[in-house]
Amino acid sequence: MRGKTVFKQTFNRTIEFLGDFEIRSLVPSESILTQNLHASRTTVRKVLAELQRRRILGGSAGRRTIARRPRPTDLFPDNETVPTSAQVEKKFMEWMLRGDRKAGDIVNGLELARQFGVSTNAIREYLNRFNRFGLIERRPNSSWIIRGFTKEFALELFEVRELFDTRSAIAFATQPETSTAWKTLRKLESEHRALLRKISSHYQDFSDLDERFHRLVNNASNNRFIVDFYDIISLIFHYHYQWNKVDEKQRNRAAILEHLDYIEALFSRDPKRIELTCKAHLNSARKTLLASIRTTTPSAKEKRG
Amino acid sequence: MRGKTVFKQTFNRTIEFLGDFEIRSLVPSESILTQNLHASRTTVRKVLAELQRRRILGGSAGRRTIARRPRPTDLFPDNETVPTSAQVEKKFMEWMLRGDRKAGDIVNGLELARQFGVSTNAIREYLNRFNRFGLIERRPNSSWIIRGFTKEFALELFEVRELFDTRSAIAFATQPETSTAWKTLRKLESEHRALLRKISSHYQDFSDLDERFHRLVNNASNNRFIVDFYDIISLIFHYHYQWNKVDEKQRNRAAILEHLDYIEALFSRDPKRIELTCKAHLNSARKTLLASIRTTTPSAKEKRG
DNA sequence: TATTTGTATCTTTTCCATAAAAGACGGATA
DNA sequence: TATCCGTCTTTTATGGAAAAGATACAAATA
Repeated sequence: MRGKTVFKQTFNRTIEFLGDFEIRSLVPSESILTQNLHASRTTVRKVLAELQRRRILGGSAGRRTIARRPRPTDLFPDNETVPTSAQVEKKFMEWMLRGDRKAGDIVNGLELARQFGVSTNAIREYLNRFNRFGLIERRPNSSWIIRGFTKEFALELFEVRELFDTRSAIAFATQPETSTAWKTLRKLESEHRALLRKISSHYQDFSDLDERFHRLVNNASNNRFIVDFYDIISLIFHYHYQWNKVDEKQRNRAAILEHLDYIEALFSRDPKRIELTCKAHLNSARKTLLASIRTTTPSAKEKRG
Repeated sequence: MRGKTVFKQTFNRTIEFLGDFEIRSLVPSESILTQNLHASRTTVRKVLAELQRRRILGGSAGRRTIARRPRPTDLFPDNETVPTSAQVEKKFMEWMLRGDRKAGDIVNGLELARQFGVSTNAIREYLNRFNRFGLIERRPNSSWIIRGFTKEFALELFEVRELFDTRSAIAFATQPETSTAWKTLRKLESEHRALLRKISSHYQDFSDLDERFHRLVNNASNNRFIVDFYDIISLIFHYHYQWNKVDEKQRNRAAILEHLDYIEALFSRDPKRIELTCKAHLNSARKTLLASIRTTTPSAKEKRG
C-alpha cells in the first residue's frame, strides 16, 4: 500500500503557504489551494480536514478561517515527506559512489532492499531508471552489474557534454534579442558577480548556480535529448561532489570566473569566442572530476558472459 | 508468479541444438549445454528432464543418449517463449506509433494493462524504461503524457544522431590498421554489394544490414552514451518503418549506394570526405523519416501544467 | 585435479491486493 | 456563467507472495 508522503508534504506546504495570511482571515478556495500547492484537490481536502481537526483552521466549508498560528511542532518531520523512490535514489547513490563499488561487482537487489528498508520492487524500479546513467548494466534474468564510476566513465560523459554544450551555446547566441533567455542570462551574470564578492563564506552556493546556468544554455538547443542528458551530469555532480570537498572554495572561484568569460562570450554572439570559453570551462570541470576519481583496478569478479 | 518462458525457449533451443547429433549419440554434459544455450543449469536440467519424459532422450544422468528425432509438434509455440516484458514492448510500440497518438494525450496504465493482458506493474516498468526514448513524459503521482512522434521529435533525434555519427566516424578512421573493425567493415561492404545485386527481391534485408553498419561505426566511439543512443534510433526505425512501406525498395537501393560511398570514405581515412558522405547519408535518412510522419495538429488536451 | 551431477539456497520476475492520490461529475452557491 | 464543494470512480504507488530461474556448495566420478 502507498505511503502518505504526498499528504504530509502538502500539509507542510500548506502551513507555509498560509503563513502569509493574517489570523482570522479567510482561507482561499480549495481549487486555488490546489493550484498553489501542486497537489490534487483530494489531497488538499484531506489537509484542510486535518488542519481543522488540529484547530489551526476554524469555520467550515466555504467559510474557513485561520484560527491560530501553527507551531513548528505541527509540521511533519522532513524524512516522512520523502517518497520511497526519492529515498532509494539517495541511498543508492551513496551506496554506489561512496561504497567504492568496482567494475564487475554485482548488484544484489534483494540485499539492497533489506539494507534500504524498502521493497524489492522499489529497487527494481530504481535500477531500471538508473540504467540510463551508464553506471550499471543489465543481465536479463540475473543481477545488474556495476560498470564503475571510473575514469572512462568521466571521459565519456564529458565527451558528450562537450558536443552538447558547444552546440547549445551556439544555438543560444542565435536566439532573437527578444528571447527571455537573454534577460535570464543577465540575471545569472549578476548572481555570479554577487557570489564572487561573498565567495569566502558562500562558496557552497555555486553548485546551484552552476546547474541553473548550464541548464539555461542547454535549453536553447531545444532538443529533448540534449536537455535530458544534463540530468546525468547533474546527478553525478550532485552526489559525487558532496563527498569531495577538497579545494572546493578555490575551484568554485575559478569556475565562476570561467562562467563570466563564457557569459560575456555569449553576449558577444561570436561563435569562435563562445566555443573557446565553453571548452575552456569544460576542460577544467573535467579535470576536477577526474582528479576526484581515484584510479581503481577492476575487481576480480570482472569476468563477463 | 513467474511465467516459464525461459524454460520453453530453452527447451526449443535445446531441440534445435541437438538436431546436429546422431540418434543414439551421447548428449553433452549439463555444463556444456548451459554454455551453449545461454541459460542456467537449473533450467537446462528441467529441459533435460522434460526431454526424457517425452522419450526424446533416453538413459539417465551421465549417460543420456538421443532416443528419437523430435517432431515439430514437440516445440513450444513461439508466442509462449516471449517474456512479458518483450511482449509489452511490441504491443506498446504498436499502440504508440500506429494508434496515431497525439502530443498531450494521456497514457492510462491500467487500461493498457487490460488491453495487453498483463499486470499494471509490467506496464509501469516498461514506461519507466521507455522514458529515455523521449516520446513520453512523466507527471509524478499521475499519468504519463505523450509527447508525440512528431516532426520535432525526428529533427531532435537526427540532430543528436548527426553529432554522434560524425564523431564516431572520425574515431573509426583513426583506429589502428590491426583493429578487427576494419575487417568487419570490409565484410559489410561486400554484403552491401551482394545485396545491391539482388535488391529487387531482397530489399527487405537492408534494415538489418543498416543497423549492423551503423552500430559498427558507433562502437568505434568507445562511448557508452553514443552507443546506447543508437538503441533509440534502432527502435524507432524498427517499428516505424514496419508500417511505412512506400518506395521501400527504391529508398533502400539509394541508401546502399550512400553507405558504399560512406564506407569508401572511411577506408580513405580522410576526415573531410568521411564527414561529407556521412552527412549526405544522414540527410536522406532524415528526409525519409520526416516524409513518413504526417504532420498532426496537437490534440485539444495539450494544455500542460 | 578437473568435471560432472545432486542438492540446497538465494534472487529475480511477475502478479495481486490495497491504501493513497488523482480525476470526473453534478448540484449548489454567488 | 463561473467557481466552489461534496461525492464517487479511476488510477497510481508500494508492499507482499510465490514460482521460475540463477547461483553456490558438496559429493561423486573419471
